[in-house]
Amino acid sequence: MVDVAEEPGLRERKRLATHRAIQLAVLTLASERGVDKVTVEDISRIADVSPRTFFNYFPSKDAALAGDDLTLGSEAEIEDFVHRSPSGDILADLAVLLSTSVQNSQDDREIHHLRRQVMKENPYLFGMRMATLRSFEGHLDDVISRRLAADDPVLAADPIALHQRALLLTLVAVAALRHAWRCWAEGDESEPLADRVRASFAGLYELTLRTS
Amino acid sequence: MVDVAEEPGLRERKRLATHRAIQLAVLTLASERGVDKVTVEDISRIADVSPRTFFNYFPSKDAALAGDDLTLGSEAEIEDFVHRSPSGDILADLAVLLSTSVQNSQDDREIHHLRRQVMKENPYLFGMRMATLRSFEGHLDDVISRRLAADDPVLAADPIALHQRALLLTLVAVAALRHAWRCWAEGDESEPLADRVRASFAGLYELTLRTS
DNA sequence: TCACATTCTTACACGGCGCGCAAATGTGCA
DNA sequence: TGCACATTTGCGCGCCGTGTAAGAATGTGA
Repeated sequence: MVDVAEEPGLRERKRLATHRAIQLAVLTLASERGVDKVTVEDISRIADVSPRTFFNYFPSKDAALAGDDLTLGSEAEIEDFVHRSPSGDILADLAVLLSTSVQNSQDDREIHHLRRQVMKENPYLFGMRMATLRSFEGHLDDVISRRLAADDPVLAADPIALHQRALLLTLVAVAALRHAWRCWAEGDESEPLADRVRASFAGLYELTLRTS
Repeated sequence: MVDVAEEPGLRERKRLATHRAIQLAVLTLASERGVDKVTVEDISRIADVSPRTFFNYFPSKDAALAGDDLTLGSEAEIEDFVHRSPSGDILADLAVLLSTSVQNSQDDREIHHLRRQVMKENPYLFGMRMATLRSFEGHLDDVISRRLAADDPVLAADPIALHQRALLLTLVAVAALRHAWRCWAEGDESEPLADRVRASFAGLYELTLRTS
């Protein structure tokens, strides 16, 4: 769980394979016959596991559809973000942090594109995805709070003002992320998601200006 | 369904009473014993309806917990927003539109405060609430698109740019709404939700400036 | 006041979800 | 090989959400 190049071992490799097989199964079935007509039993049959095992890997059918939680970059990247005070432009730094985050956590390429396709045909999945983002939001909120506290000692002395400001930044950042996601899902196949994230953050700056 | 002062009639009054009784039941039980330990059967017993009737009023247990959909103000208020071009400051106009929207759609006072309390103890309900907001987002997206098209003929000629910009505005506005909600739920009992909405929108302006 | 149409409630049945539990099976390690 | 541990699986259970059809309540006309 800590090391990087430690030879996964058979056990871990099998776990990853099953994890992938389940996601592949649920996405394939969902794109074939529609999300609502897929049962856990079907998924398990395709993925070649027991229905009970399905729930050892995913807490719900929806979770398997929505995919894995987003992770917030490496420790180093987070620390870099927290202590990059002189820059001053938090949004710009957030754009960097989050674009690399989505870059890293796009698991399998095939799954990535399959999910994109299913989301395109079935927009309510964006809502699903939001549910999985709740823990991500919490994590992001913590990191942003630390950054704000490091930036401004005065603000750090006022916990509720700090908290409210961090929360607003978090929610706006997630809004930009959602925007990037949907534009990416609707748009051109070739454009990387990370590029869309940067573009959406750039769009934020134009909102508070008078409309040109 | 159209008129306003048309004497509701017994049928309609009973429907509203049942609607309210169910919400009251689910919120009371949830605050007493925790959200997870409430079954539809329990709710129905307290609300004095059959379990089947419960699902005639709400599509799911979660929906009853999350409460009714938000509505986006009256037709007149919407048209006013769409055609208030000279102002130029869309975010400010959105703040007005949405603060009056939340004002109008706070149903019962008792339910309002009960839900606030349950949300306070059970933060994951904010996620629930988001799910119910999906149709609201769609509606808001339409209205904002119309406003942008009215503001800027050049932008109106480029459908995808228009769409992307409207979507970003929508998601940011919803982010502000979410922020207002959570601050309102966590904070002082007395402050009206509408005031919190305005405050959160005001906070948006400070984000793209350098942190003071 | 009564009969009728309409709407709403209810009971029943059914498939699916999600989880606790314990037995069986597989893997890592000495 | 043999042991310790992790994982998979089958089974059972309670709950969710919906179709259906019968019955009760309500609105409406004469």
